[in-house]
Amino acid sequence: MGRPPCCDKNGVKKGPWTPEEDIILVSYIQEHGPGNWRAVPTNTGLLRCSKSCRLRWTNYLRPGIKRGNFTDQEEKLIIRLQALLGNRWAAIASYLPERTDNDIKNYWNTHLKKKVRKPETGSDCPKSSGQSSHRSVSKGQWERCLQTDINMAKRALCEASSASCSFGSKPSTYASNTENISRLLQGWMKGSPKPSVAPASSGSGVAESASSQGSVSTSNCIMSLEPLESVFGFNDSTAERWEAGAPFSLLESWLLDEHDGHGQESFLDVALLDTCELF
DNA sequence: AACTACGCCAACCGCATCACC
DNA sequence: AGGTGATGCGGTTGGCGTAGT
Repeated sequence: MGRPPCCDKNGVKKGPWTPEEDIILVSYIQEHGPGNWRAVPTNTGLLRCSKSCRLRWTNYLRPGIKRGNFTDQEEKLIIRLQALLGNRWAAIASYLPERTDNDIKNYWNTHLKKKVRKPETGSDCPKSSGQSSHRSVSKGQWERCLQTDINMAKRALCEASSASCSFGSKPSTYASNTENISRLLQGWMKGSPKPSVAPASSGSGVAESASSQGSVSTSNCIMSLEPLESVFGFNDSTAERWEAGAPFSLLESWLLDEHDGHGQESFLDVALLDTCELF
């Protein structure tokens, strides 16, 4: 018995979001906060299903998202987390508050999967090391570890992103985000009237476009300029807090460790077992 | 210059899980 | 406790851009 679709397919727009739609969505969320996605299309008049709105917000419009240009450290972190957690992209993304699960998933599938497979000369491969470590732990134990790990990640995320994600208490975050989008759109409108995909596929998208100047008003809000750092709720100080206050010291130190994958297998085993013992 | 193949990424789909009644 | 709706998550796809021929 199939569940009814989240929206009737008739009259629901699909495909790339237009800047206008982005403005409407951001304005609405700025006013009401995220959540109750079901109500978003009806209240905004957007011809999108609730799911599409949520996805657009979480993967693109949400404040604090960094796009493109994964750093070496992020890369290593993803590789190790993937070895540890498997394809649990949401869990992995919770260790990288500036990245979305979709982004990480795409990056893994297009870049890292090959990269990891390439030096498949033996135990150095993080993937295989992860699998071997899985074998060394009983299934139940592994499941517990995983659950524990996800919980830790969630806590870390809360710690890390409290500045950028506490929507109710920090409306300025919304404003910043809207400014960001508006600048993007302004640039987009001033420039060549490209198809709607342009801002979304322009590499760093929102972040890059944030450098354009000026202010713009939307249907229900006026935006002004701010330095880039304040545009995103997530900045260096947040990162510092994350590093300083994260509650998963051993696992974290392993994940963020700079050494280049040597001795990963043993370390992973230790990390896994210790994590289990800790909680 | 035209065509083809491939890579990348935003967005969609469907199942799983959560939350509320 | 069970049913139902809302949301989360991971896999997959479609379309655009670009490199190669």
